[in-house]
Amino acid sequence: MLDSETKAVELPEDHAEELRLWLRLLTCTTLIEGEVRGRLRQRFDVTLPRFDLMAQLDKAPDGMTLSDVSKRMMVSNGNVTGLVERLVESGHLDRRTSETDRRVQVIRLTKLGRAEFRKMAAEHETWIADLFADLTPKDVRELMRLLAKTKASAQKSAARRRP
Amino acid sequence: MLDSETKAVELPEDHAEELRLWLRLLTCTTLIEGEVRGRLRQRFDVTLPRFDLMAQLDKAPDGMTLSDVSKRMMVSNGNVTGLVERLVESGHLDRRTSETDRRVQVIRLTKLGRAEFRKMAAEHETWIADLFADLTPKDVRELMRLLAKTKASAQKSAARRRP
DNA sequence: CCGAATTGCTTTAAGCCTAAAATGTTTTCC
DNA sequence: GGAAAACATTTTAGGCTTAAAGCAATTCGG
Repeated sequence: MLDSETKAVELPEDHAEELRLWLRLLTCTTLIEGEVRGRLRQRFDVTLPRFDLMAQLDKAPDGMTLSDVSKRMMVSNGNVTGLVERLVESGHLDRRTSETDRRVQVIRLTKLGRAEFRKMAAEHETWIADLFADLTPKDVRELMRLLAKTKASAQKSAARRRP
Repeated sequence: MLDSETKAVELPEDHAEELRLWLRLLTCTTLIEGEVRGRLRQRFDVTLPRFDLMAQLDKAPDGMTLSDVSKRMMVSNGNVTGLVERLVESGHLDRRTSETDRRVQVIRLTKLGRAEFRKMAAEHETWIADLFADLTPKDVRELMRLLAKTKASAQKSAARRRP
């Protein structure tokens, strides 16, 4: 007889459903992301990462540090450095060194940056609404719930591997 | 009085829920994708795009054209060109010009490519299972259903804009 | 205090990605 | 047959992205 531990190792389980779910999740995201990227470029000549960064800053009137941004956007530190550089260059962002900690850079939207972001965001919201138009309010609620559960599960799994 | 059409234009609707749903969808995907990317790199020293390309080819024993790959992976043509170049270089892919149409390049996994992919895929499947471990079979079914609906909705919206 | 970690950011090297233009090939349709 | 359209791929220019190494500033523990 096999105990449950041995069994788990020796009998390869079937995870085809989870795999299909992952591929479908990825497809949905890629599809919507591509659509949003294209519309941002066509309508406003702006890239998605820049829009995302401005969206983070719009929610933080007092500014954010680069680390904050990096964590929120779930991208690497070095990535943020370059992104910020270009947005400062174009006059959308203001960047200054913290007075209490000279390692820290605090960035904010400039007046121009905020104004342009608000215009883009208003239109962006209608695109998203249109992309999800066929979902009922109930579908939306249910998806929210299941994705929250998915996120928690994935975070737990990630933490298990890298504690 | 306003008719329904005028109303739709003049009264800005609230799409905050859809927006939150989109952000959550994106967060989930980014989280899982990053985890998979990291594990592929650590365990097999391979990038996610290369793994994805090999996965497509593994399902097509007779090979695929670059256009097929590009459509399936939902990435640009030029992107595939470079990706394939590097995988041919490393001996994982075989590429030949179609004999019936000299515009077309047909690519296949080599024996090495297939063997390495199969090893990676087996492990990859367990990672996905672990990342989704807290979802019940019912959750998985329900998510599949709702994401299928989401995909259809997004495709319809994309087609509306770009017929 | 003061050396050792830690933290915040930048740099580097390599690769990924896109849109648009360019190249060569095949098909279409007069 | 031959011009025009369509097609498959590559090239180009620019930007995004990461992991890892490096640099400066701060904090921590003895």
